[in-house]
Amino acid sequence: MNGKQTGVSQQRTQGVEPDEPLHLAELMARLSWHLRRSGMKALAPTQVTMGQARILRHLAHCDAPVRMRDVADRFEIAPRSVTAVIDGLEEAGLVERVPDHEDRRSIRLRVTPAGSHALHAMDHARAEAARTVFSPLSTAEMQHLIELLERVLIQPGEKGGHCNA
Amino acid sequence: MNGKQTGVSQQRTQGVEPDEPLHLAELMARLSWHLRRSGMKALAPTQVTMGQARILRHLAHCDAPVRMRDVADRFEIAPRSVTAVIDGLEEAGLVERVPDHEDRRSIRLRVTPAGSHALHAMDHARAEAARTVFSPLSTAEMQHLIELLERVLIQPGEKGGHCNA
DNA sequence: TATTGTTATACTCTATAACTATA
DNA sequence: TATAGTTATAGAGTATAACAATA
Repeated sequence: MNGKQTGVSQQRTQGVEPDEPLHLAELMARLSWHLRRSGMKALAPTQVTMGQARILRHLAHCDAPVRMRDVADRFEIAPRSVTAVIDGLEEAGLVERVPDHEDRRSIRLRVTPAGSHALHAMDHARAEAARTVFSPLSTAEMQHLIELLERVLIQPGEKGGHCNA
Repeated sequence: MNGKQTGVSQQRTQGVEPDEPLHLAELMARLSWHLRRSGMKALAPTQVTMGQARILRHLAHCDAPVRMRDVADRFEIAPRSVTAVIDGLEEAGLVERVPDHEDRRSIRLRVTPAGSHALHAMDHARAEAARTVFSPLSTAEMQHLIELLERVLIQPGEKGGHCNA
C-alpha cells in the first residue's frame, strides 16, 4: 500500500502503481470466489462437492482407470486428500476402487455409469452458472481471456494429461 | 435423458465448443489456486493467513474504523466468519476493536501501526509472488486481463467501497 | 529402503442456529 | 421486533505424521 486512499469509494485504484500483478491476484481471487459460489449452488442438488466434481471430471477425462497417486500428482494435493475425496465419490456410487494387478500397492479409480451421468448433469449446471457470470463478455472476449489464462497456466509444470504415470 | 450422447470417455480436451464459460471457470479455479498457493507461501513468515490479509487490506484501505457488519457485507460472508478473522488479527495485534459511540451494539475496527506495517510487508511479498505467476504476460496484456476481469466483476453487486454503511 | 494408500489429527474458511445487548 | 456481534457447532478442503502392505 503506497498511498493511503482517502476516498470512501474504491474506484478500482487502477494503474496508479506498477502493481498490476497484485491487483490481478486480487481480481482473480474475487472472481474465482464468485465462480465457486455459483458452482456450489449449481452442484447443491447433486450431493457432490466442487472438489469431488473436479476429480470426477479428471477421472472421466482419463479413459483408463487412474491411480490415486497420479490424481494427487495431477492436482498437487496430498495423497491423504485424494483418499478423502474418493471416499465421498465412492459412497455416492460415482467411482469405484479397482485393484491394480501390475502393482498391488496401488488402487485404480473407475468412473461408474452413474458417475458419468452425474458428471454430465453437473457440467451442464455449472456451465449455466458460469455463463451467467461471464455474460458481460462477448464470445471473442471470452476466448481472449481463455488465451491469456492459458498462457499464464501453461508454465509451472502443467503436465497436460497426467492420466497415467 | 439428455440429448448429449457420449460414452464413458470423452476426449474433448481442447475447448472448441460453445462451452467457453465452463472452460473459463476451470481455468480461473486453477489459476487462482496457484495464486493462493504462492500467496500463502509468501505470507507464511508473517503468521497471517490469506483471509486475514484480505480483510486487513480492506480495513487499511478504508481510512475510518469500519463496522464488522460492513465487513461481512463487503465480502459477502457471515458475521460469524468476520468474528473469527478479526479474533486472529486482534490476537496478532494488527487490528483493534473500538467502541462505536453512535450505536453501542456495533464494533468498529481500527488497523494498528503494527497492522499497517505488516500489511505493507505482506503486500510486498504477495506482489512478488504474483509477479512470478503472471510473468508470461506483458504489461499491456496484464492490463487487458485486468480490464476483462473488472468488466466481469463489476456486475453482481460489487458495491464499490463499502467502507461505511 | 522406497512407495502406495490409509488412519489419525489439525488448521483455514465458511455456514447456520441460538443467544446477548442493544436499538 | 429487528439488528450487531458472539458462542457453539459443522462441513469442505487441505496438510503432516505414523503406519501397513508391497515393491
